[in-house]
Amino acid sequence: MKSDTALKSDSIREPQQKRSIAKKKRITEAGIQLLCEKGYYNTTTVDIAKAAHVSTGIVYSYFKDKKDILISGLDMLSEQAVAPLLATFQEKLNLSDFLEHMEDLLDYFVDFHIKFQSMHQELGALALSDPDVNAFMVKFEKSLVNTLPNICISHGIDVPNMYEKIHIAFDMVENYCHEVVFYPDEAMDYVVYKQEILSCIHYLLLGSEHAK
Amino acid sequence: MKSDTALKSDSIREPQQKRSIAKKKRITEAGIQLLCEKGYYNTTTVDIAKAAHVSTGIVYSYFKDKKDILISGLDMLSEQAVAPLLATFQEKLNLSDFLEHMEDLLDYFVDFHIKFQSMHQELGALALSDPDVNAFMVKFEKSLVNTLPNICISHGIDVPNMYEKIHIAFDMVENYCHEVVFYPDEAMDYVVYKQEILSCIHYLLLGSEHAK
Amino acid sequence: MKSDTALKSDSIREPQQKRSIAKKKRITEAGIQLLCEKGYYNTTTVDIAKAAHVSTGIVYSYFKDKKDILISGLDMLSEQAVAPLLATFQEKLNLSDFLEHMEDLLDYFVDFHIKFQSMHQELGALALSDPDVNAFMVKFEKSLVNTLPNICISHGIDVPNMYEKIHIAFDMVENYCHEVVFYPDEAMDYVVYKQEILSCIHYLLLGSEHAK
Amino acid sequence: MKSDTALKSDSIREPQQKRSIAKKKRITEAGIQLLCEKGYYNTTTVDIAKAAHVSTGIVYSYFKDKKDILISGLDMLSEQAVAPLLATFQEKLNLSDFLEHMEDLLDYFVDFHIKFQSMHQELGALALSDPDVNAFMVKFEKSLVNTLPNICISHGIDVPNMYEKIHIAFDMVENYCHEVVFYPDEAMDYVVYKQEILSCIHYLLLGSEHAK
DNA sequence: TATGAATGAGTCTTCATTCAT
DNA sequence: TATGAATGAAGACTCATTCAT
Repeated sequence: MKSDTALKSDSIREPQQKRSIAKKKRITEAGIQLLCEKGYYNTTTVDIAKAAHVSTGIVYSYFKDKKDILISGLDMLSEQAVAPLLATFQEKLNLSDFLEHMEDLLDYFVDFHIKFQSMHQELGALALSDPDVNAFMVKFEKSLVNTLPNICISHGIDVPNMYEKIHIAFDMVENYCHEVVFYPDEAMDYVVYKQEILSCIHYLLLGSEHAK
Repeated sequence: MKSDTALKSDSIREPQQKRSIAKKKRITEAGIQLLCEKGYYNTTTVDIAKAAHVSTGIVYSYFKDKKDILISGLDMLSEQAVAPLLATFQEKLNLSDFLEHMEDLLDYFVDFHIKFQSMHQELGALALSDPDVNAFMVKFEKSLVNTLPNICISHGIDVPNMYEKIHIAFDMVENYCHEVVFYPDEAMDYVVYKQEILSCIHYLLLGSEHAK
Repeated sequence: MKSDTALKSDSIREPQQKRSIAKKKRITEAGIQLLCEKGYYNTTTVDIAKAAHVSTGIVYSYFKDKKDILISGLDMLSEQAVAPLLATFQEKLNLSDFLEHMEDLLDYFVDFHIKFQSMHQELGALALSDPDVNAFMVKFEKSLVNTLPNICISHGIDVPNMYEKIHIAFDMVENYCHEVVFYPDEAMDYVVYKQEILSCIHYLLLGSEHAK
Repeated sequence: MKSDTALKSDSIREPQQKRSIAKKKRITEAGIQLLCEKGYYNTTTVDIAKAAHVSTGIVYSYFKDKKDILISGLDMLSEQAVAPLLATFQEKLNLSDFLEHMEDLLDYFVDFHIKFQSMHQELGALALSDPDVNAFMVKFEKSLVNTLPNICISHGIDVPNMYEKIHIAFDMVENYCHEVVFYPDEAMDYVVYKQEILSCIHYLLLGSEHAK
């Protein structure tokens, strides 16, 4: 996980053939799944190769190293998941039934988190020690947080400090998912928890006068 | 070749002498610092021993294994930081100048996070795969989140769903610290960000009618 | 940091290919030879790998751990040596020239012991502290001592307390080999020693009236 | 356990003071007991020091190294046990009630073996890889096996090849003890086993015409 | 291209021995 | 003398990466 800025070796093939593309995709998918499930350091490259039904050797034809699988997988996940998320958000958001659809989005997010599992956490640590992972994280967060304000605006929501508020709302949703998925707390009433979050987001984006 | 499952903890010395205590503390401090800075898997026991200016062997007189250093370090950090935090909170919180002191607390929290650095993240991942780390996390979170409502109540703050609200507020503060310390974002106005968070917490704990 | 107790035996390859089998055999042979020559605790896995002209890593593809090499080696030795021993015994034993063939068997046994060398002893100690080694020893001893009475009976030798007598005879042979191989004693006349043992076995199995 | 022929360092004290002698004895006793119980490689010097209620450091004032404790312990055991054994043998042995007293001696031997336990086995291996241990073994065996013929002769037992016969008888007794103590075998009738051994010894030392 | 066996540096951990007090 | 904390070399085992086939 040492940071090297070496250019991708020539021997890493950017697959052109259909079959090759499919294989790279298969490795990426199997890889990111394992990585997310068991964490970076508890997953071996042999595990990944096995899960993808390929040889260990071939993995290194498509990926520079283990970390490269991670980055590719994260890219894939963000494309697969973030784009539709934003589309859903775009489609459903409007002032009249804000809360209702925000609740749908919360549920959507929870599903998203279940996929990440342990990786989700480790990513933060990885990001600190590895510039590539960090770069991904920054890019990912930005792409989400930058898009959301525009969507809101395009739906007539317009409050000061939108960028900061979206950030806060986004983190709140993140935490909600996180709590639900990873640390279920029997002392917590999750229905209430969700309502309070929605109320808070409402307060942030629509102002207290609209808050119920 | 041993077939016995005898606990090795017999040989772990719980230091009684002043010098021993100091040494265990020195190892713990050096250890947790490295662990926090570089992450669990990027820190070797040799690193820790070197940082503490001791031999590798002596580390294993005071700690069962590498993980034990982590847990001890976390315990130390939480004692060093959480108790004073709660004291500060207890002392400063009151209705009249709620926002002002909450702001102090935010700043206090930021300092706290700087200490944790990357460990803070990895901990989450570790907690998923390791019962001991998980146990620590649960204990730690509980001790904080359970204490805060009582402090609030003792200061006259009394709203429904206190537990859930405190949780939300706490996470919000966490995220704030995290953003500030780990992912400084030049597009973000941190003064505004902080004010919005305080406003949100105000809304949660005092209701919208008090919100400015 | 793993907390799972998943068997690692998944990753131990039971070689199917000819080359792999040959390699496992090579490691086993090199391993058991070193183990026998220098003893379990004086032989490192690196020694074994070097002697087998392989890397340390590959050893752990074929064997679970160091002990597994020992057990495999012992199995190999016992297959290589015990089966033919019994066959020889079966074939040669008959009343008319009992002593003559018993003498052949003694010599055969001596060769067998030369292979074991120091391991032969340490095995006893290992058996006390390790259930796997103990299991092997018990199995091995039993297989020999249980078979011999049947062979004797099938050759017309039938005396009371056969099981106990065989045991005594067997141990006597063991000791003879042991003395000859490991503790040559210049005060001892080995021709006489051998004759006395044969006479004793004769006495045990055929009764004193046949003893010359 | 490497074989070095270095002269005992000057710093090894040959204790002259009464207290020192007692301390060396205490270490030797505690040491050999542990060594016998758990085996050489499963006993640490710290274990020994603890069992003797002394510091680890002081051990190295009295003993050159770990092996030295073993040798000293073995010397002590052989003095403590072999001398009285021979005395008993000397006293009891006579033609008239040969079998009866030989049985006593067998029982005496069994007790002796219980003390040794696992060490007894490991010793053989140690002897192969270490000249000092080997020297002890040779000396020990010789002292026994050389003395016994003389005792026998002095009791009127006089047969050809006495030395070899004693050897065989001695080993037989050894094996008997060993079987009884370490590998109790439920298929074996130990009363019969003992009788057969006695009969065999009788045959060896007195000739078949006396055998019952 | 593909395979998966092979490599070997790197990790945690132990323990005989030493040495500051 | 005595202590027991400290040392550090050495060993078992892992796994990202390479390479012969």
